[in-house]
Amino acid sequence: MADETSATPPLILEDFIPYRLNKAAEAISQRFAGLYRDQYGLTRPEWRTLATLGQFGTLTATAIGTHSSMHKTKVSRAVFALEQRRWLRRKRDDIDRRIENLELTAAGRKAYAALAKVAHAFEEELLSRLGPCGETELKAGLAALENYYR
Amino acid sequence: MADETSATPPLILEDFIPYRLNKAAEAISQRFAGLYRDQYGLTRPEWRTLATLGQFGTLTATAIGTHSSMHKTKVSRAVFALEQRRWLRRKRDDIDRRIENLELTAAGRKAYAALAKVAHAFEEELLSRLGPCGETELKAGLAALENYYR
DNA sequence: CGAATTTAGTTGCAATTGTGACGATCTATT
DNA sequence: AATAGATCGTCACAATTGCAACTAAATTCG
Repeated sequence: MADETSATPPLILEDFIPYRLNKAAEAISQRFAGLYRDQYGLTRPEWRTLATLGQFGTLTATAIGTHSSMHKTKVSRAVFALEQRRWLRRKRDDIDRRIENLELTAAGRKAYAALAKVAHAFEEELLSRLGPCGETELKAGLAALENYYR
Repeated sequence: MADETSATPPLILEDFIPYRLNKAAEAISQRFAGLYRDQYGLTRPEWRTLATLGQFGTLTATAIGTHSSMHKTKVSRAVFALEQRRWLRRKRDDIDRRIENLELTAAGRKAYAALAKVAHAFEEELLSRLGPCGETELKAGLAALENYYR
């Protein structure tokens, strides 16, 4: 072997799975974020908090963080912002008074319903563009990944 | 219809493609980032810059940003950091003197080679855990996505 | 040519995010 | 019951990021 350095396998970023995954996720997220940002002025942590609460009804801040993998200060700030909008209410737990039980107000539920619709439409559009085959593959691939890192 | 609000389809985050994609990408990225962070103290923008330069040889800062979708200030700072380490050199272009041609030093190429090896190993491990079927599905799914947003 | 526009890269500043410490409360152990 | 340790949420502060203005240089066009 004449030249050692040229023998090292180069890394082709376009083929590297973590890179591709990141870029795809980022691209899709940006598009979707545009919708809730433009229509409702929501940040990403706020949207996630809203969506998590909308799905589960009543949760603590910690539970929201655990479920949506957000740092607790992020959740704390998102909760504050949503509270300012009167989209959620806090209620101190009577039994464990460290805990706040968070739930959406009527206005919050209304916004959530509208955004859930937007989200579903977005996903449907995405999947339809992938075609039935792409959809199956993507879902299977994601499932395989989830199985890996969980 | 008795109750209008309950008729809105709830959004199940665990099934929502953008959410799943994001979580998967984040999880994989974190793992991989641990490797170059712990072993080399590299940040993510630094790693991306190193990898892009390692792959393409000589590039301008703008080209790195375009290729790796990083904001130009991010690239600027990453280039500065890598320069401090003596992992890359700048050369003013003789024809267009606004431009800096960036290239890795010997030390930079050495680090790149080592990290490329780590990256390949990481990817191989990941794919082997997915199994041949998961690998095919994931790659097909990613390809479908890339085809969508490009 | 020479003024206006565009491009490359940096820097200051503002917004966002993460870290660590904190007060309050609960639980476990003795 | 009392002390020690864990947990919940917040806040001050530090690091990271993004935006906008800037310098320097090239290009366009009258």
